[in-house]
Amino acid sequence: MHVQLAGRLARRGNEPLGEHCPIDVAVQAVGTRSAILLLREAYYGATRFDDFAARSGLTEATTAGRLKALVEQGVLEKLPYQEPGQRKRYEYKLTASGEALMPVVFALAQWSNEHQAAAAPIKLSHSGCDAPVTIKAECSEGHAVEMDQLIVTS
Amino acid sequence: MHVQLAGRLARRGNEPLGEHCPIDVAVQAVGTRSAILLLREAYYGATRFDDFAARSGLTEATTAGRLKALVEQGVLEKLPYQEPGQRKRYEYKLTASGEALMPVVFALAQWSNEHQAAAAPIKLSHSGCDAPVTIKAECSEGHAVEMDQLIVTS
DNA sequence: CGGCATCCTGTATGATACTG
DNA sequence: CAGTATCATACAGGATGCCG
Repeated sequence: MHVQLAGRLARRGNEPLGEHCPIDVAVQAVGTRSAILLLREAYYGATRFDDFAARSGLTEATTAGRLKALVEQGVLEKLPYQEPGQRKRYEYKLTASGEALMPVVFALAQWSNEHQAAAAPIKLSHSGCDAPVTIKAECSEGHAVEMDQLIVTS
Repeated sequence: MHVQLAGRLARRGNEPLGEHCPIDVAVQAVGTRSAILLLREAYYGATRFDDFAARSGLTEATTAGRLKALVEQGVLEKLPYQEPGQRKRYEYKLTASGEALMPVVFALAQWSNEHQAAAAPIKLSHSGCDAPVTIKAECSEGHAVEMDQLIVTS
């Protein structure tokens, strides 16, 4: 397949892309509200069960089930740790796979910021220079890639 | 709120962010498999009902319901058009809001490409220079922003 | 503190058939 | 071509309570 988005080349044929399409795979893996909200809290610094549950606003049952699923998928790691003189606890830490979902989550935020009146916008900025941050498509030559310049090949 | 991701500053307090969090708003608006798959097909060039249904693999009923919802949300526009000598048809076109979701959809693809074995990777490239394209966080000064350099303020 | 079990509701989606 | 109608299934998620 070879498609230029919003460009001259459109997809040909009407076969469904099927279950191996990476977009579909990702949606089926982490496309639930609970997964996204728990990832949000992981980015915001949560590592313990009770923090995940309280900050996400999900019930404990939902939190428990989704955290377990995210661990099984390799998005989070469950690690026992013990502070000196304290009892044993567990922490959930982002794996490289979980960190790689960051653009997804903040691209959702960016979209609501600009296109959903119901949202209370958040601001993203760069700790190095304080400049505002956006999630965008960019090529390895450093060009910002707009939709009509993006070519998809499979 | 002021949070530096994976950095020193973590979120304080355990209040749930609530329903106005832009991430939550976006998930509730377009966080279904059918919405994402139909957006995928819109980016790939679909404009007509039957194309959306056949290429997404969704049933006609699901396609009809989700297209209607996306139109009501302002993500797609339903426009009547008539080619000379042909009968009246309808086309679904992406609005600015729908185009703004592109980074979300391709960030999902990018994640599966790299972290989900079940996915058949797709390649993104820039029509201008053929260089590979990624979805990433970048500040207005042109710096790529890694997770530990991203500050969130609300 | 960090969960799991149970029950219940709403909704997303599929399958199938039918209509203008 | 562009849907609608009906039926059935699966799962997400809330509410509540229990447990080590």
